[in-house]
Amino acid sequence: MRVFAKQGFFNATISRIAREAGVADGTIYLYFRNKDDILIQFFNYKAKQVFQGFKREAEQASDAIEMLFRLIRRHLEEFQKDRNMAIVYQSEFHQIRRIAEPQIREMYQLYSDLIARIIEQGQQEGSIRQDLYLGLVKRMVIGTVDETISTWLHSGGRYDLAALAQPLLDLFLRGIASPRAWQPSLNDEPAQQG
Amino acid sequence: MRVFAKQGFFNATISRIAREAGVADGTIYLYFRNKDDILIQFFNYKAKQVFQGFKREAEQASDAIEMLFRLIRRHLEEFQKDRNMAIVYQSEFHQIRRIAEPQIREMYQLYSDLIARIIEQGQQEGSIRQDLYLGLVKRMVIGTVDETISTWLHSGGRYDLAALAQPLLDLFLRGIASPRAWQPSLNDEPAQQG
Amino acid sequence: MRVFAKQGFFNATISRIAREAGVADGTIYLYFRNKDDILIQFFNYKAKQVFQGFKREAEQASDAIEMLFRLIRRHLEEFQKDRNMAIVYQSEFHQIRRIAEPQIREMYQLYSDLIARIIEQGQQEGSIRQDLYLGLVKRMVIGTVDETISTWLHSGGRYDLAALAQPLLDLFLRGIASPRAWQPSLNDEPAQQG
Amino acid sequence: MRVFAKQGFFNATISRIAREAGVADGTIYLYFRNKDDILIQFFNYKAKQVFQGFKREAEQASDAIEMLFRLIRRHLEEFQKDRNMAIVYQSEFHQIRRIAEPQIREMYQLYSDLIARIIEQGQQEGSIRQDLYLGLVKRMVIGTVDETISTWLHSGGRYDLAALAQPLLDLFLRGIASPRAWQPSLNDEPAQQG
DNA sequence: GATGAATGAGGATTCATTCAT
DNA sequence: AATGAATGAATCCTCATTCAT
Repeated sequence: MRVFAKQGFFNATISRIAREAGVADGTIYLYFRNKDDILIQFFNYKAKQVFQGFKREAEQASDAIEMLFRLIRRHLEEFQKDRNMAIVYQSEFHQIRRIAEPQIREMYQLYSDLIARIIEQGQQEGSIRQDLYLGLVKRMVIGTVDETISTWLHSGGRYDLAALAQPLLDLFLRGIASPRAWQPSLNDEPAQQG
Repeated sequence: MRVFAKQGFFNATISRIAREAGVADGTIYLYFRNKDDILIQFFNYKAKQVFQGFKREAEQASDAIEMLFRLIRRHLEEFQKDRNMAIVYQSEFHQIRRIAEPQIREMYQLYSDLIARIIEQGQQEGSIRQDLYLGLVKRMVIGTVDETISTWLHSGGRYDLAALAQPLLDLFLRGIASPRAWQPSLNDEPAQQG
Repeated sequence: MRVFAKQGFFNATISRIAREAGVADGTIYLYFRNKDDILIQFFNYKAKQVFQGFKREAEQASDAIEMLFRLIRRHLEEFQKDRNMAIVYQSEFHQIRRIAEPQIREMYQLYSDLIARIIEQGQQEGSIRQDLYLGLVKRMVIGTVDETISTWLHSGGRYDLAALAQPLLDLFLRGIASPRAWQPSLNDEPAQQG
Repeated sequence: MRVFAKQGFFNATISRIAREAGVADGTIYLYFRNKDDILIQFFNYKAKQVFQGFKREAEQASDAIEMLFRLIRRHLEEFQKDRNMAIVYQSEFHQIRRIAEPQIREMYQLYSDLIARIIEQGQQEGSIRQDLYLGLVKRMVIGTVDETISTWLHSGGRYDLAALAQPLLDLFLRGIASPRAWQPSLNDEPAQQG
């Protein structure tokens, strides 16, 4: 992962990976079928584990809002903890889809379902509003967290990423509009556009 | 772009690109310094143009909320219009950063500044709340729109992407919390962040 | 073929073949799909041509015995003319079967059918005896000629191979037994063995 | 030999051979110097033994014709009995020459000398005609038997190979020509060769 | 004696790039 | 300006062989 993070999947050579691992080139092939398989196994073990950790973390919360908070915080924490994983995950994600499609799909589903369940629970608890397009909420949470991690990585990872969980949650919950001015009038306004 | 979209940057060969363009391999090198330069020029011309279009679109609006709406809608529209660009942009973005870093950075800056100006104007107009971490708002908008495009691409692009602009805007403005239950009690929690 | 003849198919490297051909390694792949394909194309063009020459040669004869003679002589002549082909053909034949099975099978069939037709014609003409197991006759002709070529190759190819056509024909026609002593009595003799 | 027979010498791996033998890869090197040595030892022991068996078999006969018959029959029997040996011997023979040249040469000599002695004895006994090119007779016997085994192997070995000894012997002795028609007129043609 | 993990040299193949036409 | 045949560096991967256990 260190090599993939530094060079990117395609620019990384088996020789380089082997050297970094302190073994001979051929040794790599005792543990991985081929170059692709290094990514596939990474996603099958390490990354899947991380994503299952998200689920366990969320389930410790007592209400939906706290679940969402814990999910976001844990996500940021884990990626902050392992920068190489973060880089590979962020930078190679779409490339990886071509290679490790089933693994990626499974992880994405896991995450996506988790958000869906949290939102639905929040709606039952009355803390989350009913008139939501669930798919868009998922995309907002996933996209925003991803972008937050990306920005952090490109900044060189110098600030505390996990500390952004709280303000992100606030943003998701309250949105950006002024409570007085916009909340009520918005109901009819969008009808004019499009 | 068609070839990059279909095969990915690294798997695309100059031969394939030349064949798709109906010219000889060598001809490519009369217009591009090398393979990387194809991407660089793409971002320098086509993509930059698209992003400048976002700016012009936003500036036609009379208030910040409408500006944000127009930005999002135009973004979705443009990517819906040119799927190849969308795929290259979404799938190769992080890979491309290694190759066309300055071009990407410039475009990103353009977009980022546009959002910043919209938010600040909204705050002056009183439509956007004051207690926002501007950087996070940017990440939310960019990340969510990106993720929305990605999801659309992976679905095969069968539904109307631009139609999501309105519900996305609503989500950004109002957030996901129930107005009664959460708005007040959350006020003191995130007040610490700037 | 020169390289295959000298080193054998498996020990021959593309680099060596390219150097011998006076081109770069990559150039080989402009004309051959892969290493195997070099053999396959050789058999598809050059060798098939040679074998079809056998057929034309045989057809010029007026009777079966002369046909057989011409076939054998032409076979020896062609292999004598192109030692590299001879070596590759003799040494790599069985290896080649694994690679170019259809091509080999076709050529073998061609040759085999030719002998069959000659023998049958000879039987009609009365010059070849009727009580023959046709399959064995084919194997005798093919095997003996092959072995004759092999021996010639291993001797360094110093004597005139084609000159052996006449004595070989004699051997095939008359056998090795003394005419007086054995011809008649053999009919019942073999019954005792086995 | 089982592995060599199935995969060919060059495609066979030490790992595969070791697995088939039920030992570890390294163990192979306690008994064989290297991969080539497996072939060399095979020819030095097993194959040499088989060929010496031919000699003993032939020596049990009372006259030259029977000796020849026994040689051929034993040859076919042994190769029928051990298909793996047959395949390795037939398919890898020419490849093997590069590796186990001295061993092959020795065996070939053994066989060749045996035929020579049989023929010479037959000539003294009066059963074999005098005007023969001994070298060609050897090539005929060896080549034909080889080709017969090859054909049998490629047919899948479904018929009784050893049963072909008798018709082969008949073919060698009497040739293919009709006794009346050809025997006399041919007499003067090949008379020039020794 | 047996093991099998580790080695690393070697080779097939790809493909960005060049350049004579 | 356009071509496309030729190039050869670069890289993945295999597998015979070694050697510490």
